Amino acid sequence: MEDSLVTVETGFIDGMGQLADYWGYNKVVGWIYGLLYLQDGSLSLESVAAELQVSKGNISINVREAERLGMVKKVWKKGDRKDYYEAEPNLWQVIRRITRERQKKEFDFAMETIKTGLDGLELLESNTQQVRFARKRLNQMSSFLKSTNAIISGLLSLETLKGAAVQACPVRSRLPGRTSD
Amino acid sequence: MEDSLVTVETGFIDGMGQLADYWGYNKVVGWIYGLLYLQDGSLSLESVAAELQVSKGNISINVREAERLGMVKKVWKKGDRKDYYEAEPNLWQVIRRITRERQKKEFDFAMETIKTGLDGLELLESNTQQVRFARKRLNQMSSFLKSTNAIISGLLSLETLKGAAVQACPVRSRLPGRTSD
DNA sequence: TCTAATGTTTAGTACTTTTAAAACACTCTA
DNA sequence: TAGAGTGTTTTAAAAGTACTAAACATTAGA
Repeated sequence: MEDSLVTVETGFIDGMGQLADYWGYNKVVGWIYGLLYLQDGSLSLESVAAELQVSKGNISINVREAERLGMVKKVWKKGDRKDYYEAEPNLWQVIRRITRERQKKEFDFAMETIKTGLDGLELLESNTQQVRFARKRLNQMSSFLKSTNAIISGLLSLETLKGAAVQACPVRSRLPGRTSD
Repeated sequence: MEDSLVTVETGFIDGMGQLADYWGYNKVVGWIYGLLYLQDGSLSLESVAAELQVSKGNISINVREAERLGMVKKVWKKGDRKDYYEAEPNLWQVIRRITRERQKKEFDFAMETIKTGLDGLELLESNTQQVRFARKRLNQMSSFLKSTNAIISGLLSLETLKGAAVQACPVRSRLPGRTSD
């Protein structure tokens, strides 16, 4: 029976790994989160390494990444030299932080690329159909990015995630109150 | 001067490649989209390969992926055996399709993982604190996923992207009418 | 049916990423 | 200050991915 709980946990942890991988992070980041998410309390770096059967060097690197992403927190235990970690249980917090980071990076990068392009086009003395077309396209992409950025920033600025708030927007009276967690 | 337009285009195309890479797709998919997005008309597979200086085998594979993602469309020219491609100019359409695919895949996968876990826990005859805790956590994640899924589905079901609709939601009177494109 | 034009698939190479193991560094206690 | 217990960094190898060139397949016209 104890064995079966481990089986279930392993399946879940592996799933988290696949999701992390899908989001472009190391699968071990997902494993760590999955393991800690199911833990009622914290685990030391060594225990995490042992549980996941991964070298402690690997855990050292990936737990730091998980921390940076706001997925896990370091916990101090007085009189103990080990580092303990526990999962951030609020999933909206986790997703929000990760998405925000990506959002910012991508938006800034894309805008920079477009701005550089438009500036370059401005400097051309020629004004061929080609040049005018390129300018038009860059401007279209620029305003699209500004719109989506505003939308996503709006979503991410919500402190709490209320179930299906966006969908309910045109029918505000029907807003379902809250979501557990 | 013609030379400078090429420089600008190259910068933009490369930027699209980096974004594609960031989203977990092959950078060449981004290059292809970038090249075609700046093109007033269509290009043949061979021209694309020549412009991007990439083997046609590579373009063959990645243009198919770009097509699958709704980023480019094949254009038929009668009396011409070549395949021509052009970019989907509506960026909202592109993002929507890509996001939808990811959303669906990830959501279904995560829900499946959780359901399998909960079913496994159900079968355990033991009911330790550990088991109850795992059950609680899986349920929390499940309802979180359902909420976010509803929100994202709602967003993606919009036919047109109106600038900053979400942010403006609490102040509907200030909704900026439309976005170009 | 032969040839030329085009797109697709394959096989091997090159490149990139991930990993474990080991060396290293730090800190606390005796 | 020696030694044990921890976490971090480095390094070399393994695993995975992407790319080109070439072989292959398909089609259309001569």
